This record gives sequence, C-alpha cells and structure tokens, in this order.
Amino acid sequence: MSNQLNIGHVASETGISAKMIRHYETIGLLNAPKRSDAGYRIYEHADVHKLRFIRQARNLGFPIEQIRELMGLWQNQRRTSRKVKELALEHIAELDERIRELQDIKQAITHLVKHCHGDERPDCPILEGLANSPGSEKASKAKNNKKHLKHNGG
Amino acid sequence: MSNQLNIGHVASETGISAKMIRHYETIGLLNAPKRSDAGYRIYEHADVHKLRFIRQARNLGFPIEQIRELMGLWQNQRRTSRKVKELALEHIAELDERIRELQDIKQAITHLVKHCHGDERPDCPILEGLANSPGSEKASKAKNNKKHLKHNGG
DNA sequence: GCTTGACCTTCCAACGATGGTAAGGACTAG
DNA sequence: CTAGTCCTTACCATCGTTGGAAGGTCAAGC
Repeated sequence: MSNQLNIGHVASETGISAKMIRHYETIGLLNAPKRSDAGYRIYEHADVHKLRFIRQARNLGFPIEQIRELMGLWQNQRRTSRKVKELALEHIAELDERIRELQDIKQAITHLVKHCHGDERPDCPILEGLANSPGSEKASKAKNNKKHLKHNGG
Repeated sequence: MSNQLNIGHVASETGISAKMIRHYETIGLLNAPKRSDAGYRIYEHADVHKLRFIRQARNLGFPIEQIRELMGLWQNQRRTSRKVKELALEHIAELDERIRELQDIKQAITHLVKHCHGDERPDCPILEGLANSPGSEKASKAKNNKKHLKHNGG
C-alpha cells in the first residue's frame, strides 16, 4: 500500500515540498484531491503531471498568476499557441527589465568602488557617494520606479 | 514654526515616506528622535543626512542589514576603506549572481519561444517544454539552488 | 467657543513564495 | 504497546514597502 499517492510520495516525486503542494491547493492552483478516511490527501497521476508543470514554470521564474494562466491554456485543447507565446514574451520582457535594472545598479556601485583605495585609510569615496549623490530628492520620486527591485528573497 | 523637522517635513525632504521613516526607526536603522509634547517626532538635520544615505543605498539595492553595516562604517571615523570596499564587492557579486540566473532563465524561455509558431494552431512547444522537460526530479534538487529567484516584488 | 482639514500617532494586515515549528492524529514495524 | 515516521491544520518568519483603521494634535477660519 505504500504506493498510494499521498502527499509525501507526490512531493518526493515532483520535487515540490508537501508544504507547497498544500499551498498551491489553498490558492487554487491545484485542485483539491480526494481524501482518505483519515483525511489524508490522495492524488492521481494527473496531479503529479500538473505539479511538474508548475515546478518547471516556477523554475523559469513565472509568477503564480501567470502559471495559473499557462495551466489553463495547457488544459484547454482549443487554445491557440499565439496566446501562450504572448505570455512567454511578456515574461521575457520582464526579465529583460530586471536584468537591466540590476546591471544599472551594478554599474553605479562599480563606479564607486573603482575610486576607493580599499586600504587602511578611512577616506572612502563609496560612503561619500552614498551620502552625497542625488542633488535634490523631491524630484527623483517620479524617475525612480524601481520599487520592484528586490534583494535576494531567499 | 512650520520649519520644524517633523516627520512629514523630513519625508518630503528625503523622498522617504513617513511610513518608512517610522519603520526604519522600529528596526533600529535610524535612532529614535526626540518627541514634542504631543508625541510628534522632532528630527535633527543629521537625521535627514542619514536618511539620504539610506535612500541612496537602497536605490543601489543594498539590503537593510548591509545598510546597517555601511552606516556604522560611515559614522565611524576610524573605519578603513578596505572594509567598505569589501561590502560593496560582496554586493556586486550578489548582483552578478542574480543577473546570471535571470539570463539563464531568459535563455531557456527564449529557446522554447523560438520553436513556437505563435499562431492559431493549438500545437505549442512552450507548454510541452514546461510539461516534459526534466526527466527525473529527485536529483534536480541539488542543482537547483535558485530559491532566491524572486519574481517582481511589486 | 466650534469645526474643518492636514498632520501626526500606534497597531494590524497585506503582498509572493517558501520555510519553520508546534500540537495532534494515523499508520507501520518491532 | 511503543517508537518512529507520516499526515493534518494553523500560525509565525522572511524581505521591503504600502495600506488602512482609529484616534490625538495643531493651525486656521467662522
């Protein structure tokens, strides 16, 4: 009976933690499976397939909401590949934007670092740059739309 | 009397919302200012200076904890520029890693997109790629240490 | 006085995706 | 019967920021 598709089995088979499988169920990304008499979740092979799809999409950085759409398209036999490609291109554009932002930041810091001796002296252009750079700030609010600039989420 | 450095004034002067200024105080990034009889926060010009420093560092993507370190170094007259440069280089390394991750992802999706017609036909290599790619998953856990791959923090 | 409106205060919740932990029930092997 | 592993729900933490609610304060006008 150990080959029952309970959550642990599915988790190890898909590489998605039991925690996340339950989470995907609560947010409606995965349909709620049947339960055993004891209340255990019992999955079908189709669920494993779906979870693999989700994992792949997550690995590619698709946000949950886009994965929801992708899964809808995936299950829909009458979808057009045009719509799927649109979603993918949209995602690529977002990736490009984030890459560009990070590169801009990297360049700014690199510029500061270049002028820092990095020795025993306290003199440090990096700190000076952080303290002094933007002339006024009231105006910069409009330009700086980098809210989505997240540091490492891990 | 309107030139009192209360939180609203400081907020508009630094471009940091009053909300965030209070937040920085609660997490100990900014020291708690004096209060008026009514309990209003009354800041000094040094605080404005500090907040500008914080804002710049955030704009460059430094996480709060690193900003805390940077501010310590900034205020410390006996610091060495070496330590500051180390922190900055560490941050650059993290940026590089994130950029690389995003580029890898972008390349993978781009590869899928290239083979998709993007027309009225339902046939779609993108969805197939998402559904089928990784042969087994149990092993892939070790390789995939991209936990910190966050989508847009919005 | 009394009201209006802008400002301030604290506390609580949310985003997105995941990890952790706790308390308790269910199962399996010895 | 017991030990150990699995399952259940539920809450808290991350990370930085924003939003709202409910209430106190202040400066102005009538």
